[in-house]
Amino acid sequence: MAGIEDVARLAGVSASTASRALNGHPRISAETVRRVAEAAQTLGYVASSSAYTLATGRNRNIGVVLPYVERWYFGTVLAGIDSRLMQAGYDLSLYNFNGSSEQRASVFTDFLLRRRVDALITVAVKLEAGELDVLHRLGKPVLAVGGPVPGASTLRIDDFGAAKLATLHLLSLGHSRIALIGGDAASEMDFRQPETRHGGYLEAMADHGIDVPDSWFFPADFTVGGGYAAAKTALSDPRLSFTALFAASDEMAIGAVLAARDLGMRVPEDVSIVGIDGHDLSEFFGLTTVAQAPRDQGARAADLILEALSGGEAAEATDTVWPIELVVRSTTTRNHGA
Amino acid sequence: MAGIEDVARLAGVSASTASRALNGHPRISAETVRRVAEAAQTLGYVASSSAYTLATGRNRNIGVVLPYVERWYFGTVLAGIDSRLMQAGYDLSLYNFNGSSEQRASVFTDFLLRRRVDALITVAVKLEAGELDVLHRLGKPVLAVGGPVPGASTLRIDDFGAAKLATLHLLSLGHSRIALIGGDAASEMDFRQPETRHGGYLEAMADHGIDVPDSWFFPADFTVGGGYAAAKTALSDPRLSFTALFAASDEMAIGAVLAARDLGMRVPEDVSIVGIDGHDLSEFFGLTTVAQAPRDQGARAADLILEALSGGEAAEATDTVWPIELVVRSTTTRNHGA
DNA sequence: TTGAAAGCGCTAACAT
DNA sequence: ATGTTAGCGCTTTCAA
Repeated sequence: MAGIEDVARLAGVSASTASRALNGHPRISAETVRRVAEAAQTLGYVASSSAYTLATGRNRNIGVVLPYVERWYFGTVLAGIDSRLMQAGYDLSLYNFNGSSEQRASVFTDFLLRRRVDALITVAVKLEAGELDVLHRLGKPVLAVGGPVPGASTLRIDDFGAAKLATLHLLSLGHSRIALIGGDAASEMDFRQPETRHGGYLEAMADHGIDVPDSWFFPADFTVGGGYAAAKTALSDPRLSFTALFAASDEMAIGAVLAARDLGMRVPEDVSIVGIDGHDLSEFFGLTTVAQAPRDQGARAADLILEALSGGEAAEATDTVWPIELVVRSTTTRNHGA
Repeated sequence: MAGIEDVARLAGVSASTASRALNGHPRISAETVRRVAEAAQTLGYVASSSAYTLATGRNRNIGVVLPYVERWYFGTVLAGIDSRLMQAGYDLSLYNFNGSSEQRASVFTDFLLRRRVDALITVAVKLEAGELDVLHRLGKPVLAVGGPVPGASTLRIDDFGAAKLATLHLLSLGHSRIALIGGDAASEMDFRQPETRHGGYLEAMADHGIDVPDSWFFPADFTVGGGYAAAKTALSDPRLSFTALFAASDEMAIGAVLAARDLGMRVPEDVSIVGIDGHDLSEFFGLTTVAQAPRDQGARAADLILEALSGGEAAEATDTVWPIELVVRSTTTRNHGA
């Protein structure tokens, strides 16, 4: 593989001049720039990233930390991040917990310390104190998508408001017996969303003077399967006779729709269902949801982190709130049983 | 951040001894290894990856090239790859085309040439001649998941056989008017699967003496939405009266199920539907499918590439065929109209 | 505007 | 079994 010495020789200059020409330094003659660029072109020269990094301290590489790549939300945010990063010539290192706490630990005790990345984007992870310490010691910009993370910049939707909005939608349709399908213990550990959305639901109910017993909460793991099981439990209990279900994610809401159908219930005539996310599939299920735009959020996240990298090092931590939108489709309707 | 000199000083040895101790070289006294490990531990020392790479030529980093991270199949394969790689202490660089040909081009003309990765795993991408050249010149092990890729090791299912198996299942149930929902022009460019699966379908039909007119093929883009649209077209045409649909992926098959329902048709009484993949959601739709196990395939792919890295450099290109399984559920039944 | 030389932080070859 | 020295391939002072 051609090195910078080869390029320099072919262009008839020294290695340092070649380096300057390639990196767009100011005081290089136009003619030299042209010849060096041409030489690099013909030799197919691309600088070795490790040598570049060792010399400059810069990696041109961003780390993305998330718990489950294979899930729609995370994959979509990641796609958005990645597309912007590539455009900017940045590589992307993926740190996926795979739902494993050992892997999660190794990311912070080992992988991140290798200094392979210039900055970090975390997606919907609830960082522990020790993990935060690691990030601070690293001294690299951190952007938390689906935050907030204390001391780091964040890009997030108002999860509390989103849950409240979804619940208010059901309340405004005359429902009052509204079950919550929310995060279980395991997802509480991983993400920030479960408890915040839970809170939004409770506040909306309280605002309408509804006292919510613990028995109205059905924990699930944020998957279609989890939502299906939770909804089946919720809807089969004869003592509770819910007319509506609020699921803290679209995947759980879709599971709930399928569960209702399998129980012989009609949606929305017998039970109204609303979710949060704006999942690709929500349109096909006619799911009423509070939509966010994960792909666009990802792209924005990449822009923000690149700005932090180019701007002054000691930039303030920013908190960007991404807009959400209630999309009413056909899984919710007025409560006629009331 | 602590460097190896700091560790060496604290342990009372030279930098090279510290390096050897940390990297598990043979002739180091047990006592020295212990002291160095302890020093590294207390200082929180982790070797800088760029310095390590520059000195050794090794990255401990694997590149993964794929077209759409946010889609279930790719995300799941990626999760499988990633989990094994992390266990082995390897980083993962993601090169996602994002369905963009410019991004695809830049991966091969720029990103891969930075020598950030020791080896490459491609997932279901159909490589062009020029792209293959780049990989060969790189001289790094390449493993194609969902191959085959000429000259590279592969890990794949028998796509032709899978499609044939799915089609034969429908034929054995007495269906003969079987439409194909397969890849469109765009997906033909990106992946290998579309045309191979198309071929399997045709051969099964031919084996049963059925002449398949072009009008029985409905192109789609491998998404639920694409499958939905294609199925709607296929099932609404009064002149064709299909009793069964074979979709070349589960996501398209799920779209087909939803389309059939929206047309007021019962599945499987009015139309049988079968897919390929073993998608997480296929169980909820009762979808009959030919299952592969993307996550396990990903894990295996990581193992294979790590073996290639540790073994002799000039290892033979291997071709591993992953087993598939017909999973019969409730979207297919005997053809009663015949 | 350009070249020579030093140095980024590590590992490996060469001594001992 | 361990220390000394050179060098991986770049960028960046320092000089000119």
